[in-house]
Amino acid sequence: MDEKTEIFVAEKLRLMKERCRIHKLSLTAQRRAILENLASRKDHPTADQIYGAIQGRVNGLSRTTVYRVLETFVQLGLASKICSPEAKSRFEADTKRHHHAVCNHCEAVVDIYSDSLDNIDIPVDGTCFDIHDFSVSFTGLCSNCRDTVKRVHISDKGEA
Amino acid sequence: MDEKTEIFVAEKLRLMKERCRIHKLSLTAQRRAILENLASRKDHPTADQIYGAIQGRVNGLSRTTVYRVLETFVQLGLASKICSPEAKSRFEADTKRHHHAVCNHCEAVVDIYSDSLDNIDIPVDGTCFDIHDFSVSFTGLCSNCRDTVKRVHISDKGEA
DNA sequence: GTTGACACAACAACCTTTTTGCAATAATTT
DNA sequence: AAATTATTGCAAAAAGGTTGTTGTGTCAAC
Repeated sequence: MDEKTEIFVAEKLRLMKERCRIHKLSLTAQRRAILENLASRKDHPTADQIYGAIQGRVNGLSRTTVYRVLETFVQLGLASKICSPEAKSRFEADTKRHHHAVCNHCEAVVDIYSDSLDNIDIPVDGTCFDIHDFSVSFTGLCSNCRDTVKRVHISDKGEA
Repeated sequence: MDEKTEIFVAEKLRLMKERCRIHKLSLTAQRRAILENLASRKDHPTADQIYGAIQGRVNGLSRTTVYRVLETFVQLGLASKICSPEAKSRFEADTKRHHHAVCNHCEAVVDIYSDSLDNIDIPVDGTCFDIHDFSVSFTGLCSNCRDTVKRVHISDKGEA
């Protein structure tokens, strides 16, 4: 783990303690371990992946707890669920506005940071949505898959 | 069903026949029924919701078939899976570029059409992604939920 | 039309992901 | 340190999605 990540994790843990105090939530070893794991990785893990990574290290940690704690973190604003077309939830500790590229073939997710994307115009149309945030999802092929995969169909953008 | 929708469904069916012919796929009653249902609704249904809607009308239609046919439609460019933070796949028949607003509370999804969003700058950064398409996901509260739900946390954008 | 090759759907069974109720346990408050 | 309260772990099951086999439907050549 590089220094930058260590600082990020430490700051996250500090924030967690603060949020837990405010909301009268206990500071448990499980919450600490789950947040620490999520914050220190650069991928966008599912609940199960986090469970797999730390189940040995925390005394008898259960899958149920991981699911529950991650949901709590999202409520507390300590983590986000990312938008993807997959049939499972992926999480990340970076709650600052940013964007993603998702590989259509291997489902890899890469973070994209861009000032111009952060400042797109939020439409004020007739949907009456109270918009809190947004994120741009790019889809395509990652560098690993782009060469090996032959595209199945030609893009239809512009048609009916 | 209004006239606009009827035209859209008819055009989709025509396109399906064309694509099926090209790819040597059979024109089955099930595929027709599933496409017809998907194209005629304005929500963003899951495979199970489509199954529930048409299982009585098509002779002994199975859930499995709905899952498989929807996947085929995505391959053929006749439908899209939408990006959402939910742990299930949602589909839509509109494959033209557009965007979505997702309610954090009830998970409702609303389409957003906007020229300026369609033409944002695609970042050409170091991720080496071969980008095919993109979509902006707005998150917040829909008009139904905005009044009834008290927000649990204050947005953290701009913090660590 | 009939026929035949091939693709497709139904069914059941199974896997994966996520949720729930409840007793036991750990964290905070006093 | 005891009381109070929140939280976890376990088992069970609900959602959501996938796979193999066998019989049926589709489509194109005659």
